[in-house]
Amino acid sequence: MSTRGLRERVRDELIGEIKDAARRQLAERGAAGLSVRAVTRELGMASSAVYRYFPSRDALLTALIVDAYEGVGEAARRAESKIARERHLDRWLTVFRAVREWARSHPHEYALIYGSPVPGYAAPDDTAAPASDVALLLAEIALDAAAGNGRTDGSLPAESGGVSDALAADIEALKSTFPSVAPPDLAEALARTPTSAILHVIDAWTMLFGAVSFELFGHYRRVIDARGDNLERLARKAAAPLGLH
Amino acid sequence: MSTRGLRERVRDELIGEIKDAARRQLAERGAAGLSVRAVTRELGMASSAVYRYFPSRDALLTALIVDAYEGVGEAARRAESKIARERHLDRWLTVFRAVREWARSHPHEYALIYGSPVPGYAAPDDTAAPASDVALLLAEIALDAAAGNGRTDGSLPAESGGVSDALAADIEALKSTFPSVAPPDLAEALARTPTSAILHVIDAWTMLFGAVSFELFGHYRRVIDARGDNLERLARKAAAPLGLH
DNA sequence: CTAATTCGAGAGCAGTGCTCTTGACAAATG
DNA sequence: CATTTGTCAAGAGCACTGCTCTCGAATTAG
Repeated sequence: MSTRGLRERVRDELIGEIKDAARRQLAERGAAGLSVRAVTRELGMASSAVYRYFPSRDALLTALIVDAYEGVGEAARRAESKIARERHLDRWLTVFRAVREWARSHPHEYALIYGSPVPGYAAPDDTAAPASDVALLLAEIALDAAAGNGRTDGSLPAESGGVSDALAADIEALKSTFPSVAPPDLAEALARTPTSAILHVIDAWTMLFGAVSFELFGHYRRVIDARGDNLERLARKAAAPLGLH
Repeated sequence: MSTRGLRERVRDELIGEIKDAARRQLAERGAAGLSVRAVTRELGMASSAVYRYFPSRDALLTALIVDAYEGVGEAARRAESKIARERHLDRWLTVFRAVREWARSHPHEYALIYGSPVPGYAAPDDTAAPASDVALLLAEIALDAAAGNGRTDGSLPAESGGVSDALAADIEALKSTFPSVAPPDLAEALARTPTSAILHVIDAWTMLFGAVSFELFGHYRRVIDARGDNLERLARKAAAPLGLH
C-alpha cells in the first residue's frame, strides 16, 4: 500500500520537475522554443524518458496551459481578496490590475493561453473551470455591488433592446452551465441576473484581455505608453453599465 | 536597362511565388508548421535557394505579417466604402463585421498578426502604417459622424475626468504622429479632436480585436454561439460614447 | 569578349520530435 | 525465499527542421 503510494508519489514528483523545467524554458525562449530535449538535458535524463509521462510535446504544453489558467485566476483572486468587500469598484479595478501584472511577469505563459492557440491543443474539459475564473470573479463583484446598492433581490439592472434572440438564448443556455463552474450560491444568483448584465460582464472580460493582449503583443507601441492608466480607465468604462462607480 | 529591369522583375515574381506558397502552407498548418523546405518542395527548388530572397524563416514570416496587415485593412476599407457616406453607424458596423469575416476566412494569418508575436519579429517601420489602418478607419467614421451631426467644427464631444495626465500626454504625442500614417486632412482633423474622443476610438479598436481574438482563439466556446450578433452589439456599445447611433 | 555578379543545387551540420529496443530495477506472486 | 510481472531510463535511430557553405552555371556589366 504505502510502497505503491510511494511509487506514485515519485512519479508525481518527477512530473512536477519536468513541468518546472519546461516552464523555465518557456519563460526564456517562448512556446516555439520549448524543446523536450533541452528539458531533459536540464534534468540530466534521456529525452525518451519524458514520453513515459507526457505522450507528446504538445501534451506537455497543454499541461502548462492548464497551470497558466490557474495562475492568472489565482493571482486575480488573491489580489482581490485583500480589498474590503464593500469597496466594489476597488475590487473590480484590482482584478484588472492583477491580471495585467500577472501577464507582464509571465509574458510567455500569458501568450500560451491568450495568444495563438497551440495547434495540437484541444481544450480539455478540466480547462473550462479555470479558464472562466476571472470572468466569474468579475461577475461576483458586479453582483455584490448590485446587492450593496440596495437592490434587495441582489440583481443587476435589466436593459431592453440591442440583444438579438439568438444571443439572448445563448446567455440563457450559459446560465445553466454555471453550476458546474461556479459555487452554488453564485451560480444561483447569476441565473437570476438579467441577460443584459451578464453581457456587460462578458464585455468587461473581453475588454480586459483584449487590452492586456494588445499591450503584451505590441499593438499599443507608439500609441499609448501609460498602459496601466489606460487599463484602469477602460476598467471604469466597463464597470459603468453595471452600476459600479 | 530593360534586361536589368527584367532580371528584377523575375526576382520579384519569384519572391511572390515563395510568399504565395508560404501563405498556402500557413493556411494549412499554421505558423509553427511553416517550413521553408516544404515551401521549396512545392515550388520544385532547393531549400537553400530561398535564402537568396529571405535571410531567414522569420523574415519570410515577417513578410507575410506585413501582407496580412494590409489584408485586414483592405478588407475593412473595401467593405466600408460600399456604404453610403451619411450612414455613419452602418459604416462603423461594417468595419467590425468585415474584420471578423476576414479573420474567420484567414484564421492563421489573423493569428499571425494578432496572436502571440513571432519570436524573431521586431515590427519594422513599414508595418506601422498598415497596422493602424483599421483604427484610423474607425476614427474617420467617428469624425464624419460628428461633422454630420451639425458640429460645424467637425469635432467630437469632449469629456472631462478619468484621464490621467500621463495618458493625456500620450494622446497629445500620438496626435503628432498622425501625419505620417494618415492623409493630411484626416491627420489635421484628428489633431483637433479631443483626447477623450480619441481614447474612445482606441477603446473601440481594442474591443473589436479583443472580441474577434476571443472568438477565433476559442475563448467564447461554451459561452457565446451567436458571435456575429455579439460583435454587432459590442460595436454599437463602442460607438455610443462617440455619438454614433 | 571578358570579368564580375547573381543564382540554384547539393552536401553537410546541428538541432528537433518521436519510436523502438535493450537491459536494469522494483513490486507482486508462488 | 525465488520467480514472474510491470515499470522505467537509456541509447540508437528515423525523418524532419533551419541554415551555411561550396561549386558550377547562367547572366549581366564594362
